[in-house]
Amino acid sequence: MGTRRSPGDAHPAGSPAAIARPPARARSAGRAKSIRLNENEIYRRIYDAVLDHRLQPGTKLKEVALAEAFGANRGVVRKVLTRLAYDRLVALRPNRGAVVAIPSVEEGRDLFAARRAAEAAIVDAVTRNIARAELKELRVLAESEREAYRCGEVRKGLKLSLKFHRQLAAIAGNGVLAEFLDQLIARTPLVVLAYRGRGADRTCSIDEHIEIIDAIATGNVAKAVAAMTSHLESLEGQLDLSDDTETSTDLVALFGADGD
Amino acid sequence: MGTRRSPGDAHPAGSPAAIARPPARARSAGRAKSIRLNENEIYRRIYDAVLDHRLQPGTKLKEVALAEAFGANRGVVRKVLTRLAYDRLVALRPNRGAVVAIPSVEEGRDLFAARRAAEAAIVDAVTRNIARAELKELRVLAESEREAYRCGEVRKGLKLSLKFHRQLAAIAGNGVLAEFLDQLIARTPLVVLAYRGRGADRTCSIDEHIEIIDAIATGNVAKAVAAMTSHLESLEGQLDLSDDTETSTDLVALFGADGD
DNA sequence: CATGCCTATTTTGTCAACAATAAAGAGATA
DNA sequence: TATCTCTTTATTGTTGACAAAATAGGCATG
Repeated sequence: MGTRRSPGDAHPAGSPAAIARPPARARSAGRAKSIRLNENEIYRRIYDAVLDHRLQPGTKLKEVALAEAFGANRGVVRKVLTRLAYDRLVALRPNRGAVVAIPSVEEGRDLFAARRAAEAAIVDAVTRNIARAELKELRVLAESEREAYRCGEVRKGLKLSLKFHRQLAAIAGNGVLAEFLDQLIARTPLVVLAYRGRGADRTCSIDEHIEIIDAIATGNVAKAVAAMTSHLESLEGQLDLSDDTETSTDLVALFGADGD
Repeated sequence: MGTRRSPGDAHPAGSPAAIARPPARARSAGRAKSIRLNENEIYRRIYDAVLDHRLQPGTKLKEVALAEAFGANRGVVRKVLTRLAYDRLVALRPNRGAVVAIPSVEEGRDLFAARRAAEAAIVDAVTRNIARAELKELRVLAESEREAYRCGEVRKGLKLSLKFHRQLAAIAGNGVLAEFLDQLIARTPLVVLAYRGRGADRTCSIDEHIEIIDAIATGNVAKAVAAMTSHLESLEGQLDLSDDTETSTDLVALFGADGD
């Protein structure tokens, strides 16, 4: 647990004010705090902030601060935090407030394993049933993703990358699975952020998306599933999910060795 | 506080009071309303009531009635209903309150497809890694399930049946997947209740559980997965999930024929 | 100088009154 | 008698005040 910022210094990049406003545009000259957002908008703002890596894992989310930033009531903020907790994007510790979730290594591994299972099923269904038009749409999507990365717009590329996976789920036509995958997708960036290894070379994934599309186009189910599986494995492989039991490793390893 | 239930009539089987008390035991002579349950207990009560088929789909869940039944605050009940809505066990219609969810046929089909995907992954992992002791536990569980059904204790048998699936998920060791399956399992009884066909012959599933265990024991992954898949398919097959578009069919069919 | 205790402040959790909305019912009119 | 509108009632949604809990800082003590 390295030196954490003590309370009361310049906004540590992820402060309420930074979350309240959308990425960076359309800010009226004066103070931007009289926005008055409703519950769903607040939810979406924080949700996006996590996906965009604008909120670091562990950041404390105080109710009054958020309420002021969003020009909303504390109860509303509270409800939003509850929803986000259900999504596992924030952790809600009783009487101690909410923080942006810090996924454990095990959770990270489980998450990717779950994605493999879910997306394998999705690709399976997609390969069997996809229409020409849908295939075309996928290609367009992958192309704009590649384009974004080529132009250096990493954030946009990342967003399109997520959209690619969501789109596949939509084509598969199983609402329950799609919703589940949505949750997994939302949690993935947190894991990536917390455990990214040295060579976090996200751009390579674009070619893999195209490979997946090609495999789907052949109609070969096994091949398509394999393409998706290896894509996810390559993604996970870029992370450092070894058993380093995160922060308090030393103490735990020293004293907590007996069973548990 | 003395006379609740002003619109006087007999409890319509599924009334707040019937949910408030656990199935049937330990009721003090007098009135059973001064129980004072906390949020989690209330959640569990309603959750169990849905799993036990003690709450029919479509039943309205009024906040004050529940609050009185549980001896709790309306705000607490509200929070519980929100959680249940997230689980898709109740539907929350804005300004119109909460009802026990009525899953659509499509949702039912999607649910079973999702279960096939999730449980296939689980059985796969289990077959590769299971320890002898865990295998033994599974057999014991399946045996008590069979015993329950043999004695005519359907409700207990059903509960043990759910536990069997949960236990498998636990052995697989993937928390994320286990949690997802938990949600699916919780929703399944609602689908069964809403769409069970004529021959709702639940007892047959016990033998299938044992078949699954045997297949796992052989170590043959493909065989074990196939056993689970066919188990779920047989379960789904007992339901009537044809496209009868539920209640308001006639009107929709008559007037809504122009492409959605 | 480090450690444990106590107080002050911040932050979360609970509740009950008030407001807004939808449902139900009565009455009028054609 | 059916339908429309207006009034009444029942139910949900929101807000703000109060209570409880945890954190932080100071103070005494070894």
